[in-house]
Amino acid sequence: MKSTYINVAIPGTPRRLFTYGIPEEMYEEIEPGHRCLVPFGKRRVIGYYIGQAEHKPGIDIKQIMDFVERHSLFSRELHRFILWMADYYYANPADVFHAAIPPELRRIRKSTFYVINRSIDTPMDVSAKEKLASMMERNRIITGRSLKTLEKESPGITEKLVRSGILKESWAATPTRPIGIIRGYKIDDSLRADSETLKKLGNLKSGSGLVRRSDISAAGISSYRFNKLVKQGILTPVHGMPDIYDYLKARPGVESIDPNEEQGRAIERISGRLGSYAPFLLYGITGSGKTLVYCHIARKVIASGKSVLILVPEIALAGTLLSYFKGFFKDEIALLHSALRPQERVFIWQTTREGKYKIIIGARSAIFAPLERIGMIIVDEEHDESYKQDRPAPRFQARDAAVMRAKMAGIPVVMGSATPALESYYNARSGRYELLQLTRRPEKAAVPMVRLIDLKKERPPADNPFFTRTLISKIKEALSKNNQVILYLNRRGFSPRIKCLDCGHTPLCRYCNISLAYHKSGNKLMCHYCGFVTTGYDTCEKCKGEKFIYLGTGTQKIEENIGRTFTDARLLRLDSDTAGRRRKAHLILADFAARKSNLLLGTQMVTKGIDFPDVSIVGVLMADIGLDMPDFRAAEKLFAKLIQVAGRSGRGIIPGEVIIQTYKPDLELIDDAARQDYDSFYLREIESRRRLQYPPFSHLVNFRFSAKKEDVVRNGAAGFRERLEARLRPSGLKATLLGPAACPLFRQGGLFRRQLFVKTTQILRFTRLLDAWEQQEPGFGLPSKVKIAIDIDPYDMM
DNA sequence: AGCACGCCGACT
DNA sequence: GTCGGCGTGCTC
Repeated sequence: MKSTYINVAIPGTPRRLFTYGIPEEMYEEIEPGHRCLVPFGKRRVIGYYIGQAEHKPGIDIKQIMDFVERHSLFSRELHRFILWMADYYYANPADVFHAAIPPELRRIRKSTFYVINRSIDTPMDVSAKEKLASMMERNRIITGRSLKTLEKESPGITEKLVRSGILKESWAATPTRPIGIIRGYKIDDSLRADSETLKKLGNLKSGSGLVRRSDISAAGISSYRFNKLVKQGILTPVHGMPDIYDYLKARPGVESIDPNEEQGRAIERISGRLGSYAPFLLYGITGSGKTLVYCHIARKVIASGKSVLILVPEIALAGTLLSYFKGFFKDEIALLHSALRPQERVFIWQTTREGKYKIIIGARSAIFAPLERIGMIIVDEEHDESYKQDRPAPRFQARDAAVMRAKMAGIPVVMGSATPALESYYNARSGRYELLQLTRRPEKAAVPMVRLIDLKKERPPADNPFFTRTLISKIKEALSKNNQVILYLNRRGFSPRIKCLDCGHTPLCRYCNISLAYHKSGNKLMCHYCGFVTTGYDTCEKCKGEKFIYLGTGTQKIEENIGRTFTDARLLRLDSDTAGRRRKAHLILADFAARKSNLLLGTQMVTKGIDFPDVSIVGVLMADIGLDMPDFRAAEKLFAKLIQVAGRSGRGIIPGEVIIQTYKPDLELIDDAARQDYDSFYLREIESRRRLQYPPFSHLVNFRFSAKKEDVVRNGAAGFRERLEARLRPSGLKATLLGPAACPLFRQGGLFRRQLFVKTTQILRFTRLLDAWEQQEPGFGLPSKVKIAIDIDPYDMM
């Protein structure tokens, strides 16, 4: 048999290709991204076909075992996009392929064995033979698991049976037909069940005629009876879309809302570009009705016979958007949600490939949705940080990737935000994206009034450190009028640092303009970007104050204080603790919307786009917290949060008021936020980015090193920098290196961490240089104890 | 990511 | 003396 060679990428390994032999007749059938079962060390794993290979002398090349599926799982369009992503983000292509399919399909399904021949003439242990015979009598398929139990008494039996042609092993992971999700059971009452069971069933019948499995057992019908009823056809399973979001009601009458002039213009501009690549930035103030624009253009795309992919930061917080889309498109929507069960994921993924849905809505990994005919991509709240995936690999920015996917597919991409990412607004102003603006809130809803409270002048009482008297009285007033209140505390990512007690100033790095981290040992302040260290900081550089607060965490207390201060408050807390990693966030928000509570206290989750018409007060407890982050995006992130949270008030007919407590009322950023003036903020911030050559004027690359021992990472990272510089010099590539320095979270999971930032305008040339280097010197010549993670266009600076 | 190989502490 | 802890290295 003639054989040729192919390159295969393997998930979870270093970014390398492995060469395998493949029989000619299989090679003729191979497709881009085809999944192969290959021997890898002592295991067999799934690998992705990358291309033909040369014979590599000196390595014992193994043969591929089989295709996992008869065809590649990826369309040409998706395949090309995945390879682009692996290239741009310096990822292992197999990790990207893996990210693009449901987790269920990432594992080789436990081998099953088809019974080919029932006559066992293989010599073996008598009791094993009996057991096997009874298995084979009942089933045509024997699981690997039951064979394993046989192996215990009769080692090597599996191999013998396969070799003698009695069993055939199968690894197929993809079912050839969609797995239906059983939504419930239909009861047929033309019956042959005994009367008591029928009575129980009869009691279950509801208006819709669908009964859930759990209700059936709750009614006291045993699973034996249940199975019998199904067999008899009295209970018929009804398959369909998983319905975990059925509780989310379609907003009535959205279809008949007439777009205003601005919305109409946006709809017209976008629909004029259907069928070709056209990036749009839909910049609309909070409450200006971006969602209505999305729905109208989506309808036009659907009318042209194509489907729409919609990315949202988090499904659980996308209530408004979902209810609009449900109002427009009913059951043509597929929701890709983290709470889906594995089977449901596979089902949706497969039916999506078959072109069943017109609208796909999902978080960042939905960027890989296998839409059969993709007609447009919408990225809602495009500024949101959760579009960046840091872990696990592949690390990518889904909004940026969406632009690339749109470009490759030749379709429009619409990015919407009230506070566009600086990069996006820069692109819009420089003409790379078309800018569409919505400047008005509809009907009576007015832009909220914003009021700043200076925490230096109006000190909160000692027993209630987060509430000034003004805020307390405003909250009390709102609650007594039966209105609702949202309180926002940006307590995210506290790193140890100091703050002047008199003026609230936190010292910044003179080189990086980023807050310095406080290290108790040696009483020093340190920049985690460039490594700059200063000691003896005993007077505030701003006001000469001599007292500092040493900030850590400890904000749980607020909840207790609220109970004491506001006696008629019914409080809900929404943060990652109470929301339990996003699963329950939508329930908490639903409770608040249903007025089960009148006071919602939370972290950035409360800033997302949900409509609460009865909210009259939004309080920001300490607006400057976010600024103390060692992150060049700190200002942008804080500004966006303030605008977004302010936008939560005054959504209905009740006029809204926003109270921002801050140590820095004079800070231009805070002032801009109070005046809801994005443009002013943008112009200043973009200048600062230009001056420091931060994105969008350059690309950043973060190299993060970790190891068990501190000196091992230190030396490893320093050596890496030297070798990188040595390679950069002759290349003529312009790049600025910052660090390596300890990460703000300098110790995590028992590992010491350091990071090196590279700023460059030539990102593709830079990653190509890395690639060439790694080919030549695997692992970049780092000692094996030092782990390295490479993050292109990073968001996580910690 | 697994899986094996290898080099140090609690058992029969 | 061996079982097994997980640290480290390799997988075409």
